[in-house]
This record gives sequence, C-alpha cells and structure tokens, in this order.
Amino acid sequence: MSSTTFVTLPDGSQREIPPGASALDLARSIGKRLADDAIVARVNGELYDLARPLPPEARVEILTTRDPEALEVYRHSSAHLLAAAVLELYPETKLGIGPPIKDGFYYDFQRPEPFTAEDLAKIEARMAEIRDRDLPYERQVVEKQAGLAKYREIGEPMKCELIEERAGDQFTEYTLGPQFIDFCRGPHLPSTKKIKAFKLLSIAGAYWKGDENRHQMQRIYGTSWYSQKDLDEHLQKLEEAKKRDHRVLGKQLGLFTVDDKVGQGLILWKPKGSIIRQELQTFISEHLRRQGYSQVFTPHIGKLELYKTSGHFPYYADSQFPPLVDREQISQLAADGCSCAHLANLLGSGEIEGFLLKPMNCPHHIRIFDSDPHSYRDLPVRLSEFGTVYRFEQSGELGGMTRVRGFTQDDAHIFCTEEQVPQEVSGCLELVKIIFGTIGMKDYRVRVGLRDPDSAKYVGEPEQWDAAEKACKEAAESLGVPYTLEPGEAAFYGPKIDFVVQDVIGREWQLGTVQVDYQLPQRFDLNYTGADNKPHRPVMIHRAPFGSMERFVGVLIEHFAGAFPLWLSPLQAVVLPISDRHLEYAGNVLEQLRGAGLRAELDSRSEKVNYKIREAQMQKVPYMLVIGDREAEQGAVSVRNRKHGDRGAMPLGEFLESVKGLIATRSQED
RNA sequence: GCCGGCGUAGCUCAGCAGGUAGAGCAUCUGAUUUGUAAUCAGAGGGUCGCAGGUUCGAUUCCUGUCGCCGGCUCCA
Repeated sequence: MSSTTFVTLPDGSQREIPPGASALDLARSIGKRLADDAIVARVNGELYDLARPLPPEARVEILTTRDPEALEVYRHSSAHLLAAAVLELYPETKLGIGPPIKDGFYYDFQRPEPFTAEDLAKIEARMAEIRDRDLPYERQVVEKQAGLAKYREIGEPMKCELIEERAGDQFTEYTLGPQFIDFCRGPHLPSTKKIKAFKLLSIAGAYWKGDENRHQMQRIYGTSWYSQKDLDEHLQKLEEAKKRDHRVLGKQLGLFTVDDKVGQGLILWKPKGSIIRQELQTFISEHLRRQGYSQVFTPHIGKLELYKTSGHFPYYADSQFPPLVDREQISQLAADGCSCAHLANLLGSGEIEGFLLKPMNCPHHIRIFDSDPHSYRDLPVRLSEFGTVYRFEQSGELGGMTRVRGFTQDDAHIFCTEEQVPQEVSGCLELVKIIFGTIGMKDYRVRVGLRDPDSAKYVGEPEQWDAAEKACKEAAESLGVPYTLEPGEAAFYGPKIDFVVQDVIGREWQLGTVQVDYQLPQRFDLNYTGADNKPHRPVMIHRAPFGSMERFVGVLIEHFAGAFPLWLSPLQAVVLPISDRHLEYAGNVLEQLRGAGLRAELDSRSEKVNYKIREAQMQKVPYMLVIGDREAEQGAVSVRNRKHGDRGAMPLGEFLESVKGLIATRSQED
C-alpha cells in the first residue's frame, strides 16, 4: 500500500493526499464551496461516490450541480430515498428497479394493494423525514453468493434475479440507514440531506423487466431538483405544457374531434382543422410536382391475397382490422357448421379470403407500377398519394391525433434502379428539410434504422442491405443534422431514416420516414427492361415526410401552441366594427379581404371591441381589423396583430399587399 | 391488451357520510352603440357516460360495460 495518493486535477495540477482519502476530502482541501456543491466525482473516468477512497493514482474531477451527470446521480439517490420511504411505510413491498430518467426518477414496486394518491402524499412526507435524518448512502462490496443469500433472506426475489443476471463474483450495494439495502451499481450522494426539493408525480403500471408476460408492478414517478425554485419552475412548466397539449387546443380552437359513436382513434376533422390539413397538402403537392412525382388515387381496401404477397399479412395480423368477408362465404361457413372460434382462427390465419382495410399504400402503388411495362428510361417512377390507412392499435395506446386507428399518410413510392437509390433518398430528405424549414421545426432528431445482425426477422440479401444502409447513412450525413444509428430499428424489408419529434409532455413521435426496400419488388416480381434489353429488378423507396396528416397536425398544434403562421391559420383576419354604424364599411372590408383570397370573418355582434378582441385573441387569429369612424372615412383599417398588438391604421390596400406577400411565401412571421 | 385514476349543462368545474343537482363562461332574449384582452339584466339548458344490482329511495354504494387520462407493452 502506497503511503500517498497522487491526484491529478482537471486543470493538470497535481496533489498528494493521504492514502484512503476520498474525493470529498480532496474537495474540502480545495475549498468549502466546492465541497458543498460536490455531488459525485469522476475518478480515472469512472463515477465515484464522494466518500469512496481514491485509488493511489487518480485523475479526479469533482462534479457539482453544474454537471448533467451529477443530476442523474442526485435523482438516482432520490429514487433510493423513495424506496426507503415505501419500505418503512409498507414493509411487505418488494423492490424492482429505480433509475433516474429525464426530469426525474421512478421506482418499481410489487405490493398486493395498489398505491393511492393519498399514499403518495404519505410517502412524500416520509421521504422528507428520512431526508432530514441525514443518512449516508453507504457503498459496500459483497461476494455474489453471500449477497444472494442475504437478499433471499430479506425476501427480495427480483433483486436476486437481477444479481443472478448482472453481478460478477462481487457486486456493490448501497444501504440507507439500518433497514434499507439495495443491489445497485451507484454512485450515490453522500447523504440524504443533499436532496433539497422533490415531488412524487404519478403512479403507473409497468411490467417487470418490460416484459408483458411477467407480472405487473406499480411504478411511482417523481422528480427532484437542487432547489425548491427549480422544482416549482419545473412544475410550472408542466402546467404550461398542458395548455399547449394538442388535445386541449384542438378542442378550444375547434380543429378536430373524436367521437365514441364513430369510434376510438378515428379523427373527425372539423372545418378549421381541415383548412390546416388542406394547406399542408397544397404545400407538399407543390414540392412533389417540382420533384417530378405523379399523383395517384387508390381505394381504401384490397384483397387479403395482396397483403399475403406483400408480407404485411400475417406478419402484422394483430395490428390490422380483421378482413372483410362477403355474406355468401359467411353463410356457407355457417351452413358447414363452422363455430365462431373456428371462424376467428380461419380469419386470423388468413384462410378465408376477403378484403383488408389497407394498412399501407405500397401494394396498391406497386400494382399501378406493374400495370405498364417499364424501361430503364422511365425510372424513377414516383407515385404519390395522400393515402388513408387503417391500423388496429391497442386501445391503451390511442390518444389525440398522435396515435390513431385511421390516418392519412403523405405517402409516395419511388421505383428506381439500384444506382439511383442514393440520389432518390437524398431527394426525399431534401423534401423533409424544406418542410421542416418552412414550418420552423428545429427540434427533431434523425434516426437511421439498421438491421440487427442477430435477428432473423429481416428478409433480403445481406449485400443489398449493406448497400441500402450505406445509402441511408450517407443521405443522413448529407442532411447536416445530428443523427443516430440504431441497429434493430429497420423495417423488416429494409433500412430506414426516421424523423422524430417530442410532444409537450416529452413523448417522442415518429413523423416522416424514408425507407429503402429491396423486398417488395421481389415479392411482386417487378421488372423493368434495362439498357441490355434484359429484365431487371427495381428498388423501391417508401417515403412520407409528414408521416401522417393526423400526427403531424397534432405535433404542429403543440409546436405553434395553436398560433399557426398566417398561411396555415384557419381564420386569418377578423373584422371588428366598433358600433353598428360601421357595419356597412366593415362588410365592405370583409368582401375585399375575401376577394383577395383571405380567410376572414366579420364580428358584427353588438359587443364592445374589447370583448371581440379578447375572443379573437384567444382564438389566435393573426389579424384583428378594428373599424371605426376614422377608418370608414379614410378607407383604412386599424390593424391589431395577435403577437404585436396595435399596429395602427393603414389603407386597406396596403394591408392586403402585405399579408398576401406573407401568405405567398408561407412566412413564419405575421 | 395490462395496471391505476377519472366520467355532473356546449366548456371548465363545485356538490352529494344515499332524499332525482349548482357556479362561471358559452347560448338565447332585451337593453347598451361601444377605440385595442370580458357592458348590464333576464331566460333556456342536465334521465350526474351507459346497463344491471343493493335500497322505501342511487348522481352518490356494488358489479359490468363504454369512453377519457397517465404509464407499461406494442408500433409496417
């Protein structure tokens, strides 16, 4: 054992401290402030508890509240505090896992009784009590077998399972007070009193190890922060987010509705929402024409056989509506004594011919492509359609516009030669970039879904996969935004590039997607005649830059907090006469606004302007045109902008020119 | 699909330890004629999600069902 510990600090300076000294000792020797702010240490690249003795030679970095990793440790320790409180109050509870997560932490518990909201308050109070006891989080190294025996004895079967799976010959555990002990890699805070502000937020069900075949546990979610102020701000932010929720705004602004008499997960677009959708479709159609796409229309159903050929049935039978079967066939089966159970089996296995509500548009487009012979000179053929598809999502997953059972994709399929793939993929990405740029959506991430080499669920030749994955990676690269490679995230027929955004409560949604497919052309035996006068197999690219109109508009509502840019606003201007004697001129103004192509309305109610303004403001109408004596005399309008307030009077013609310009360029300003 | 919570007027919500309900906003009517975020008054509006059960009596308690919310699982 060396007689001194040599420490190198981040600035390169070196120190010698007594052997067995900890990072906390080191911090104290540097300064009280640092010691107070210290959360955890990074020692030779590994995170160390502050109290853990340093090795003889150590590069040490003290992590304080400024470091993101420190916050994770802080929240991990908060999770332990939660578990300790739960065990004190409900000793029969069994522990699962309790990691930190974005903005907080959770812990999974198993207990016969469900936790209630009142329990949560009790647990929170007990957490505060334990926190005030100033208990240290103590790290211990134990031998695997001895440790296992101990956890078996205290009756923690899930901990035993984890130890069996994850531990080497030794593992670490952390205690908190005389009772609480947890198999845990750590590190943790030095003491509970470091935890300043926390709140338990919700209870939810969660399968043990995320496996729906295992038992279900109760997960308690919480959040913790370095100060009450930070916590309050975070809670405030959650409140604000609720107001931006597209389900709330969609109702307030009259954009869409879901009616259980129609069915779960089926969006009814109200007139105002329909305008937004229509504008988006016009917008994208312009770019499709520019990029040489052809538009097609196809029906909502197709023969089951079609989807057997494509492979969608039976791979995805569970998430499809069952096939539509004609009456005669049903009667025949009944006459043959077919039971309901048998019928269900036959339907499930696809042994009864029928029609399927289409889960995807590609088979229809493929049949259009194949309805004519093609030469290499024709390629690429780009077929686009705002095609509505139906998927039977699990009921617990449905909600708002982001997860639905019927939706319209801004879909297209490109049939091209293998050589054309890279160029076509980047063409698709360019389109996505234009769309996101126009909308002003910057917070999206790009996910390149690659095949998982271990899995057999993919179809196609490895060489083709390699080529397609390469094309996707290069295209993502050229996009100039950060992207992640995600093995195992590919579609079964090919790699893909996805665009993922977050909603107001932090959930991620996939929007646009570009997928390279070598598989379907083969399944459908597609051909084109090459320059060598021989048949060749085309490659298909599936792409939908918005993903679906439903999800995209849902995300857009939240992105704009309901205040859509002028070109997308369902109502662009509202005319507000001050009194009845201005009605005639106001009607005149309305006519001219509409004549210029604006979506405008007249508020002719006998209310004060303030009242009308308030209403228009809450409806987030971009322009309010106040009409009084002065305006009527001068042929002017007084312009109030929803964001900038009173802009003063101007001639109507001038106003029209300015908004027409903003609309034509799809400006984000108004 | 699973776990938990919730479902009262168009909306947001109150109420009921079991005696068939109330506010604000919205709507309608009247008055007011108004200058940049709510003028005043009056009226109408609910088989308390739906179906069973317990009870003299259920919006309230129980069961089932449908839907919504949070999470889990899934997501071509």
